[in-house]
Amino acid sequence: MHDAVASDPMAHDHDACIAAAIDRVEARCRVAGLQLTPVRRRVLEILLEEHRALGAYGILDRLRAEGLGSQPPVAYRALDFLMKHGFVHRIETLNAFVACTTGANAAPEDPHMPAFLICRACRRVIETTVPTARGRLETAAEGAGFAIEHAVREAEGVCATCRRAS
Amino acid sequence: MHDAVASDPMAHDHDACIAAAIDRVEARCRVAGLQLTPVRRRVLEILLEEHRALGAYGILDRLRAEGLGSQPPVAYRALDFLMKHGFVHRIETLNAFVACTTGANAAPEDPHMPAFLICRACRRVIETTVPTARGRLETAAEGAGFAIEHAVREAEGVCATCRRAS
DNA sequence: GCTCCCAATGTAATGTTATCACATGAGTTA
DNA sequence: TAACTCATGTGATAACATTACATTGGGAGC
Ligand SMILES: [Zn+2]
Ligand SMILES: [Zn+2]
Ligand SMILES: [Zn+2]
Ligand SMILES: [Zn+2]
Repeated sequence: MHDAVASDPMAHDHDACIAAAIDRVEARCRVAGLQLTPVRRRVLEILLEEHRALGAYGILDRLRAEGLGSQPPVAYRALDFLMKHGFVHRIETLNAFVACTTGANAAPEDPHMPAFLICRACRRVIETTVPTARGRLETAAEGAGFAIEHAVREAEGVCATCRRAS
Repeated sequence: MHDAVASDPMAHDHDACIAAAIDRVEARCRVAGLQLTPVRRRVLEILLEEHRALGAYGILDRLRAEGLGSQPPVAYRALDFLMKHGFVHRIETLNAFVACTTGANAAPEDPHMPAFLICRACRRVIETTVPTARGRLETAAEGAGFAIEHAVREAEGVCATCRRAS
């Protein structure tokens, strides 16, 4: 059961949140003809269960315990698939991975621009979506004649829950 | 000699650019009572010479060739020192390091907020400074009650020079 | 039926990046 | 001198990621 105080980000119905995310991904895969194989699906579930960043070897440990694979490529291949299609994001500052928590993977024609808030106290990762419109980074790039293809926005700090706790 | 076309970012007087950067750092160290030891100074010079991101082991190779150290901690300790004081930045998406190219390390009381434009063609890293004022990431964090302590902004793409070349 | 192809997986080995643990040496202070 | 701090030397190990090659299993076309 999920009995957390109202201010806790984990206070939501996490089982439903996981099920909904899986449903969205399954729908996307059906439409796009993608194969959500057992390993890929299980890796996604593991990340959804966490709501935090998990390293490839942490995921691999779980897969091993379940008899779903034992060598690094098993985890990395599944993660590559999930990232390629926007179901999972890589957190560069942690060398780790999180499940996409915005509903945006249901709307591939309007790709979202994720930004991540990483709590150094509870290691939870909050995904926020910033408008695709031009921000300061884009402005700076434009001024330099630089064509951005991919941008990384990650902030480390303390989340609301942990701030209240201290 | 530095004989590059006018549009090339390397067209500046690179020797002077390096000397000026070293001078700034030396001045900062004198004022703050920091020890710019031979290894630390050499690591900074190596990065300044490059004007691009270099991995810790790439730096270590150079140090080894010069008899300045052979084990990873030698490079990492020097980099830790240089980063701690803002003379060098870490590029998270490359697991690599660049010398700070803004004059901001001369003004520690007004810490700058660096953002990096990484060219995937020439691997050159352009450091730009974004205003410390609130941007979209800060706005999103504020809305979530999240206190940002450190933000990473890195964009991969193609620089002006490489775009013209293609 | 069949073969051919392709995507996914299994697995060993290796490569790359980063840290730990502990010993040594130089300079400073009590 | 003894105690302390800061920087360095060095071997070992941890953590993260990729390469290479063999194998499997399900269509597509015949
Ligand atoms: Zn949830
Ligand atoms: Zn937290
Ligand atoms: Zn220069
Ligand atoms: Zn370029």
